[in-house]
Amino acid sequence: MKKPAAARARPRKQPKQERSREMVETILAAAARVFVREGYARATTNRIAAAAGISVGSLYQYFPGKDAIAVALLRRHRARIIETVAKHLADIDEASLEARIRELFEAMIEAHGLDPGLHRVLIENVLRTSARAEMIGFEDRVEEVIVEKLKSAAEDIQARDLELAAFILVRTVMAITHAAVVDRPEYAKDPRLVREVTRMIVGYLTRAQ
Amino acid sequence: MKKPAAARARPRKQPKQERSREMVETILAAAARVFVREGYARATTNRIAAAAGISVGSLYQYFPGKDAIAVALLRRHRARIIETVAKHLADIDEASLEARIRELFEAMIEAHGLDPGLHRVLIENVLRTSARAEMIGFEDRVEEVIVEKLKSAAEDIQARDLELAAFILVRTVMAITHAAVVDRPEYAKDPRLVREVTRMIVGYLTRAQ
Amino acid sequence: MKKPAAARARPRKQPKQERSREMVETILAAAARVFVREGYARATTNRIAAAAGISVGSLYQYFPGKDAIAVALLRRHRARIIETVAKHLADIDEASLEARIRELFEAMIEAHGLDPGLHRVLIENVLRTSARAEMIGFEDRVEEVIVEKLKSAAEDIQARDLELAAFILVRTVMAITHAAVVDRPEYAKDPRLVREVTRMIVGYLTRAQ
Amino acid sequence: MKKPAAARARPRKQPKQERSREMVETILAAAARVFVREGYARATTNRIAAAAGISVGSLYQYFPGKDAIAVALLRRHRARIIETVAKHLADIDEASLEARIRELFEAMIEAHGLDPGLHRVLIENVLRTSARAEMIGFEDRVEEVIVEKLKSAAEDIQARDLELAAFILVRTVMAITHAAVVDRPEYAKDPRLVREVTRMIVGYLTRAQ
DNA sequence: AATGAATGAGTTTTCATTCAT
DNA sequence: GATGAATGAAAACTCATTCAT
Repeated sequence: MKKPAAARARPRKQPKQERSREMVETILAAAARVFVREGYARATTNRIAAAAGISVGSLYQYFPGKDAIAVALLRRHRARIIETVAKHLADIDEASLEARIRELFEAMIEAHGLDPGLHRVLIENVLRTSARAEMIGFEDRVEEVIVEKLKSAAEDIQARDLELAAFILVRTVMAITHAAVVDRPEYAKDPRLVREVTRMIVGYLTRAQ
Repeated sequence: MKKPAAARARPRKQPKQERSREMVETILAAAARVFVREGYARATTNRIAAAAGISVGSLYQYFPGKDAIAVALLRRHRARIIETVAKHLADIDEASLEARIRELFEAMIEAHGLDPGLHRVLIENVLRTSARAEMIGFEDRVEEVIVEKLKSAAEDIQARDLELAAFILVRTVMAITHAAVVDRPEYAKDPRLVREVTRMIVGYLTRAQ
Repeated sequence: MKKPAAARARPRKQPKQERSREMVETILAAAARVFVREGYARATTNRIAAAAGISVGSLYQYFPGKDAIAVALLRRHRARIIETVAKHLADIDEASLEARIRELFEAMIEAHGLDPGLHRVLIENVLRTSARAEMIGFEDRVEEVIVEKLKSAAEDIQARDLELAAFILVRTVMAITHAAVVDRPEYAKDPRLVREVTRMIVGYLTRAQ
Repeated sequence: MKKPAAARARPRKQPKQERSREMVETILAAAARVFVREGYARATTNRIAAAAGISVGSLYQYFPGKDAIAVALLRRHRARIIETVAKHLADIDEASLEARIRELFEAMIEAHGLDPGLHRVLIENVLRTSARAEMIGFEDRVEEVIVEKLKSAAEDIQARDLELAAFILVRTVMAITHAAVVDRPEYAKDPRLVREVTRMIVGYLTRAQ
């Protein structure tokens, strides 16, 4: 019996007890594995439950459906990225622009490296969900953070349009991070990638047009 | 009732008649719309047929299944991109590096602009398909083409590792193209985006580290 | 996958084609059998489909769920009763009060005799449905019809409160009809039952208090 | 997981302790509410337990299953009616026929008034139970009691067939009681209803055909 | 004895695919 | 060829019942 799609995106109960929290963790971990291994469409609730070593019933005790699990996973993944970015940028206000960019890029690689591929599987499928509003605009928010940082270093920066610069910067870093982690693991660990991308971006920001 | 997955990825018939070709076009166009609007999982064959204004039966006359439609769409999308890239690069061997990069970038935006978001929806789902082998490595091949071009312009280029440079270049261009088309339509038409990205890449390629 | 309860009570498609109408009939007939034989709770959609000799899928082509079938069945049953009552009362305006009551009672027995037991199984379960509003008040409407008829024969009638008299009359006739058909088939065919009940009611209506 | 149906109809323990008895009462009261409000199918053990303010586990301490609760409820309801009828008829052997009928009717309304609608919800569902044999024929037994009473007042009664008269009498009283309590609460308290029905029945019984 | 999380068989429901017309 | 009703395997979801705490 399906519920109206709108009702299906939030966890059924807030895990207050320790056991509940563990259960939620177990389910999310299993779901992440199944989503990545099988793809979204083939990831059935029964398969997820089996992978988690629990019964379907238990799964439904905590999540009203497959979409809700995907949403939770995506939310978590993004929170982790935002957190990582913020942490790395926080204490580098004195650092050189180059150091900042490098830090940022490394932070992104680290954050994505935690579950390569997962984000990609989720994003398109979750976007059809009622959680859409919450999920889109993630990059936008990262951009806003970056714009702030750029402003505080404005004297070094020659790019006239900071918003546009932030857009290019964020998307470039994210894309290359993602591509490296997913398609070229050898690059993800290669210091040359970080060096080159940093060089490209710093060059772009500091040189007049 | 479902066929073995292996049997499902090739068009049932080569549309030789004109009417057939039109039908195939109609179906693919409708499928593209539905895949983007509803997501892969929610895109049922019945919905696609309805969107195409035909019956399910007719749809199966031309495609052996849902996956085959997705594969055809992805194949087409990629062919269009490769073609565009090749066309734009072919006759500009005399042009300046900057002109080449700008051309390439503009070509990418044009190619993607035709069905923003489609590629992304398809890629993860088609990857579970027997067409997998054909589909993966698309960016790799684009990169190879680019590496060739870079080599023929090697005297202008300071980047020591052309493979790495090509990786960065291709992914950056693709990502920003995509992001602009999907998330920031106003940028997709803004000449400043092209100018800035071109500047960034040219700067990166021509300046010593 | 369940739909919101509110959406589940109407037929999915109006049977326009002949084949569709037959399908609906087949399903309703099978459902009636299963509801009576197994009880509402044990009457699963799969069992109903099997009894109808069709697949579950086909059942869902015509009805969005079990409740909708029950509603359709109840609606039909009631329509048949109303129709029967109306028909029998229409052309007897000249008849004696006694003849009218007898006619009415016989009509009720005939109408109920068509699916003894079905009404009883359905009524309580359908009443929890969104069709509730439509379903309750059925007896009320019958009462209104009866009140009209009583008024047109008012000179013979001593009962002062016609509404109350109609209430008593309708419920008595319905209950005895039902009880006879369901619990005492031998009475349902026994002319003495009709005679006695008619005598009771006519006596009640014509004698002063 | 489900137990064989046969094992599910008797209370697990005879509540000897006071607290147990209270618990049973609480559960039955809650179940009655839930059965009436939600219908048998939607009345889950969890909902009943919640309505009773206890845990499912505790519920199963006292009843082996949902059916057993329904059976207990029905048994109780019927016992109450039989008891009421017997009590009211016992000490009125000297009373007039009219007084007896009025008493009976009033007793019925009182007995039903305690849980309007409950009997109806239960009857069809309990009938699928192993308690079936016990439950059917309830009205029959009430009729037998009535027949006895009618016989002891036979001199006043003109109806030739006492069995038929008892059938009509019992069903009429039950139906009108039920209808009044469930559909027309204002009538349930209206002395005119009692007066009129009594008049109808007494008239029927005492007047020759 | 009470609790309520966990279980999983049993139902409901969907949707890719076929096939009679 | 086109059509769309029918199919039924597979997925989603529920809920009576158990059992560790």
